[in-house]
Amino acid sequence: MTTPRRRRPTMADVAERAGVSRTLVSFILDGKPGASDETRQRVLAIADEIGYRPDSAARLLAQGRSRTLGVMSDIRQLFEAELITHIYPAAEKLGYEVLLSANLPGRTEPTVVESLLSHRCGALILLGPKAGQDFFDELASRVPVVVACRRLTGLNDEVPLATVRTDDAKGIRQAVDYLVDLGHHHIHHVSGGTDPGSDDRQEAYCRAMRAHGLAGESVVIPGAHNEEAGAEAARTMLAAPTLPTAVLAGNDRCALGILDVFTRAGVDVPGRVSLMGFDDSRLSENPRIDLTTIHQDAGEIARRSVELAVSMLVEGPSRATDVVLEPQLIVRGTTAEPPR
Amino acid sequence: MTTPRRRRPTMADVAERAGVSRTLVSFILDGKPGASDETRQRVLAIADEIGYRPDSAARLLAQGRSRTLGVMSDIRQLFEAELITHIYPAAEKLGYEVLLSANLPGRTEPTVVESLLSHRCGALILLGPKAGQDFFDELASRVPVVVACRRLTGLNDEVPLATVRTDDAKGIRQAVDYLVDLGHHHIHHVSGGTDPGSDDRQEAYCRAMRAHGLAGESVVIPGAHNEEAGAEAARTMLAAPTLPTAVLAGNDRCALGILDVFTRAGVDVPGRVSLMGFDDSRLSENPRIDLTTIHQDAGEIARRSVELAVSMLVEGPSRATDVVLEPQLIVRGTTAEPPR
DNA sequence: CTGAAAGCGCTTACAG
DNA sequence: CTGAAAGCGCTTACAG
Repeated sequence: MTTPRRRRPTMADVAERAGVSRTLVSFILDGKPGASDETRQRVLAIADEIGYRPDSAARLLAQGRSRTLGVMSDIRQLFEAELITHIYPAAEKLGYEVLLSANLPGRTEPTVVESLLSHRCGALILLGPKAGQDFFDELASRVPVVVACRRLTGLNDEVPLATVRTDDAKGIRQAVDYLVDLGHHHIHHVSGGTDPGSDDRQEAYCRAMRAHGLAGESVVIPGAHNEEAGAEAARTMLAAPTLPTAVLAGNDRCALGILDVFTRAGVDVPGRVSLMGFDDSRLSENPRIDLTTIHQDAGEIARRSVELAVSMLVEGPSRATDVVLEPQLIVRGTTAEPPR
Repeated sequence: MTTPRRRRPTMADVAERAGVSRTLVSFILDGKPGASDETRQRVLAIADEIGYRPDSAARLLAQGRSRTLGVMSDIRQLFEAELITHIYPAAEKLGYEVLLSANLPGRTEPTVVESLLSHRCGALILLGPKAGQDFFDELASRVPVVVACRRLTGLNDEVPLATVRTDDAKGIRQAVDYLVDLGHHHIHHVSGGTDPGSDDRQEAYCRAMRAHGLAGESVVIPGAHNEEAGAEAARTMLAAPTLPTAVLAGNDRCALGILDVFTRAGVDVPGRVSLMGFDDSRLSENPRIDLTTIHQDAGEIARRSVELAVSMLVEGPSRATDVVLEPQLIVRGTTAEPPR
């Protein structure tokens, strides 16, 4: 159907023009030894001249497994976009390509994964996946998998499945400790529902409250890691007889939604209610937002994920690894002592 | 090097188990006619049973040009992430796959494009590219190209190059008209530098100021479409003897940076200075930000881009098309009458 | 230092 | 309704 375009040059074209075999061209382009310097120069010049570009599809097919890392991400999450910016250079440094595919409403995780796999990605990095444990086990039996920003329980030495994440529990513990230090007792938590890290954060919240003798004050409001869910949770809180003095949101975006509704409703933050997020995404530091939050190290998460993916790809399974990174409390303007 | 993993099933495996030829399996999997219903059922069942998945790399190689759309995006731009969420369903509807690759600092547009092309994308959609005109001409001679969110001058019928964009000039004109109506004369523009749409926006700003007899008041401060550039521009303005009464930023992110610095410096927005953005990205409507801005229709831009890409891919060149969408003024809380 | 040949997994005329 | 065969562009032992 396509109008025949100027056919793109192949290795065979280069070989013919240079009067050498395709094999040799392949070697030269690959930087392998086995050609005289003179031949090398000539072949390179010709390749350049006729505009030769390697064909990844053919290369992948011929090589079997590939030097390509497949990355699944919900690109609307600022924090994941940030991770990706760090994944590219880390992969390139190790000589790997990156293929991106987005999981979005209407594009489920299995769909994304199959797409990546069908393009022969040699290993997968999944950013904040929501699938069930079984999904990862099954997947890792087919290809090495690194799960970022989520804790998994089924890690073992049989299967190339690893995780890289921030210590969510510790981060939440820091947050609660900080709020309690300020004098807060009525601290509510808006959970992230099925979103990455939510379980740990919620559990850590309950445990921390208990540790402070505030078990009776624990209130978890179901939510998700986006603005709409935060807004909804804020409405729920506003409808209740009394407001808490502090709210610990599932993540920054959720906190933004809460801030939205509270602000519109005339609830002073932090005068009346203190608010905290989680992630420390780009917007948190804008002084109009100025959100107190827990910082995650995107660069480190990205680098470790890439390194693990490559190492499993090269060395095969038996690597059960759970990389846990330190969170960091970032105090900004949405938190203060409780009123009066 | 890779530890031999359970080899993934191929078409040949399916054919063998089913006792038919690979050709027939290919036909059946493709939904083409040419197999009895009974055979079809059996083959499908076997494929499913042994977990057969098509190999895109092999398919692409065999088919020549592909049913894959390559999308280049700076995923850190919220607005582009939004575009992508609409590109997937639009492509799927037409039976096309999408491959994503990110242009980022350290990963230039030519790099991204070559990567996409080497994976045999049949057409390219470039979101807000910054490259020079020549780059697109040369590229379009190799593959159909749709440029989104940027105006190009060199469109002709010879080469499959098309653009889809919002009428930037009109949007800026709306913004200036609105500010002038409010009573503003001292309106500064923070330009987007080399970022997409910047030239048109800047020129439209100058023209609109002139149309209102305010040519003498025109001030353009160089910037870019991100928070840092906005912050820098705000500092420049603060250092000048007098502040304008209104600022028209190159886009929303730039406006956020300006808001940041102004707020920290105690400049009341909109009491002392009115501020406008461009894009209407997700954060603009947060009441802490509450940014008056110009709305772009992400869904429509995405759909039109996909349709154009596919139509050029199928029908070949000769389609010089420039789709121009309507902008929309969104009045929120960062604009008001000038002080006193 | 160099080349002939097989193969990666699929598609697609062509021929029954 | 079904199959044998060539080919997509590359890599990679193997053999000089």
